[in-house]
Amino acid sequence: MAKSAPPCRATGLPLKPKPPKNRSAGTTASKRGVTIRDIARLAEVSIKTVSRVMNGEPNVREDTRARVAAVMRDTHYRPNPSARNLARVRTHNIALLYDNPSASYIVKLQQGALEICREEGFNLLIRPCQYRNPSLVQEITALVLEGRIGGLILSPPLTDSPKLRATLEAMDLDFVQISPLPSLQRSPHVAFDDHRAAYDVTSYLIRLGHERIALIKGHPDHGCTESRLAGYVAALQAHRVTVDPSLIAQGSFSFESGLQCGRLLLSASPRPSAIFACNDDMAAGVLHIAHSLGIAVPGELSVVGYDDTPLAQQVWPSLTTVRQPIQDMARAAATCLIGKIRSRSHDTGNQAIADVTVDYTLIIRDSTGPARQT
Amino acid sequence: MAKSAPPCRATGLPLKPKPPKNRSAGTTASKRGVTIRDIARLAEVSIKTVSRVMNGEPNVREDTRARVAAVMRDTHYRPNPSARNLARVRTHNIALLYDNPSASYIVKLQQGALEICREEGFNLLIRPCQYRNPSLVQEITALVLEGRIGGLILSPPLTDSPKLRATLEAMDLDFVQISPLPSLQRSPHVAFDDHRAAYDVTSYLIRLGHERIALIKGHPDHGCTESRLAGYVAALQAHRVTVDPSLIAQGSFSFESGLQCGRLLLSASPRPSAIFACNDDMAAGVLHIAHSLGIAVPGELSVVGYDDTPLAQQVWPSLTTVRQPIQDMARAAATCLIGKIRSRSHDTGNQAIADVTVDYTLIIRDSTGPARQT
DNA sequence: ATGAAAGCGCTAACAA
DNA sequence: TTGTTAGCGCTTTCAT
Repeated sequence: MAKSAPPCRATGLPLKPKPPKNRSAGTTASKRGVTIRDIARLAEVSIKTVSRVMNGEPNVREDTRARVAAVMRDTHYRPNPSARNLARVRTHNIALLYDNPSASYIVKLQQGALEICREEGFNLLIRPCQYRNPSLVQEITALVLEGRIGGLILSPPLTDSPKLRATLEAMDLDFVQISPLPSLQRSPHVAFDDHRAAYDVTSYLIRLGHERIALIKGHPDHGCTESRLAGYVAALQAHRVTVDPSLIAQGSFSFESGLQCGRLLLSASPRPSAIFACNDDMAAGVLHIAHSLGIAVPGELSVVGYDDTPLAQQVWPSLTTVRQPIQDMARAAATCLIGKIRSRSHDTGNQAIADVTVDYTLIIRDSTGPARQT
Repeated sequence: MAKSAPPCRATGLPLKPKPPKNRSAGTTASKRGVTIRDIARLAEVSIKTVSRVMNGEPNVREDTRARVAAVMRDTHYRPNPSARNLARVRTHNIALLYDNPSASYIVKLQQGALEICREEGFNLLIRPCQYRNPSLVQEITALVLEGRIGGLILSPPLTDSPKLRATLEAMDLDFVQISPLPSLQRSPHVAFDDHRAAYDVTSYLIRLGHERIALIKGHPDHGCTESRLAGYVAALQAHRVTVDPSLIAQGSFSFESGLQCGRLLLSASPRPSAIFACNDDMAAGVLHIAHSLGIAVPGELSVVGYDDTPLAQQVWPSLTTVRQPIQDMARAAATCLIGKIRSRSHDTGNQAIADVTVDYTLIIRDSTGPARQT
């Protein structure tokens, strides 16, 4: 409870040359926690040396380092993040930006990033956004200027906004993108080869004997929509199957849009024997419609989704789908971003900061089967 | 670029009495953003007055306040959160703790809390936990001691750990709980009346003519599991329907457990004509099994879920279910918590800090229908 | 109603 | 290799 003596002020001169700073009295701190000064005192070094040990900086004798580390461990010392952020040029906060309707996608993204942040001592700010929001760029700018953010992880479709990317680059802010296999860009990215995945899905359906294979495209804001379409078309052409535009529907990644596109496609005559929906929600919509129309899956209609969300297993029949290792991608993105930030602070400026491309898996379940012979 | 002259040290006395602080040179700050000092200079007041305005403290003349506010607006001033947290006794960080398998639940929780935090200028830390983890309490303690957290939002089932609650109370830390209608507890909570909801669901099924109504319970760690069971039993008794223990299965909120319990219940003879699963995932499992057994829903079997996740609409047929306003609950919890924290700092200590109980909605969809006459 | 000065706990730029 | 000293931008305490 005892507070320090009232500070003196007066004519402008300090009255008492040194009002003895009486914090961290005696034992280890009581309420507010252990501070760097406590560690310094206990380890009999200066606070700067403690700081060096904390940050893994060079120029500390091994035994000194060990001693300090031991004290830190014993006292359960935890550096105060606010103090570090305040003192540092670049904070150790990174933000994860997303605009995605899929809760499971978001949560996986968060988990991956969170794991790395925890390991590396960074804070993660989550930030739902709206791609279409005209003030998006401004909001992000504000966020950064607020001094809270040392780097950004961009997830689709935000990665597809050239304006946003340009702004971030202009601000000299580190960021990494989680994106479809990219055209050449300056910031690092974790990429996923949507083209190849869509190609493989389509080829798989062709191998099952399907020829009338419909596609429900994703939301036009998303770059992956183009890639998947291209993969689909490429596969058809490679196998000399005619590309029929009436078999291509424009979805928006929502269950509702799957319902609508499904209804549309299944009312055609002859109707498609397989439908490849660009995510699981839309595929579930197709399944829903097929049930209500009494169309047997996979007997009369094969359905494929994309993402391998929990939903894919939960609908009936379970969906054949493409699994993206979203959590790994987020992990890679976070690692990469933190590496970039660190390398700015000369830290241990070694981190390999390279682009990453991850692999997918085609998960085959009950919703696909051989084409019925005509 | 110009940095201040090298600091002097020496015999212990400052050589230069006052090396002129040359920050915020001339115009508004360039890179690191506008600081409180810029505002003070521009508004021709002291930084303390600016601080008063920022924090809505009293004792500022209206015109002064207006002038300062105007400058803040014009300069797009954003106070640095790290600096505030460092200087403050209690930080403006709050953490949202959860251990929940449902992504959509998590995301709704986050959104609600995030909205309020943004409005109120708080930061939200998200924190996935594991209820069963023996070091849970220790982890949370560390989080708090790290000096990062001014308060906590606890969501189920973490609310059901007396040890955790006790620890938090002992630490004198503000927290609010999102929980089933609670036994009397000391910390405030946002409650949901699971008992009544389960009662109403069961009554609804009875009204449809069902008599053999099975229940798939939730995870035993969750307090709501008990409440829902009690509501179910109460409704049966109120309507003079026999409570048959063989119709009560122990699930765990997972789709898998729904599958298993569903298989079990549907293999009984005579089998139940309705199954009330304590969440949508398990209900989806029941649907899945029913399909594969060729049991028509709702013709031969009615199914009810709980939570109204997106899944409830996406399966076929769509699930009758109970909607909890999770996002509102999170909003209420955050508001309440922030009120508590504020009231400590004498701020504008008025906030009504009351418990809240929210209402649910029974959403009737295609998965339920009248009992088939025997 | 307003302001001056002392920190909050840490990093950064030097000096030794 | 280690230590000293200024701040980072804000809140707080006390004086006016």
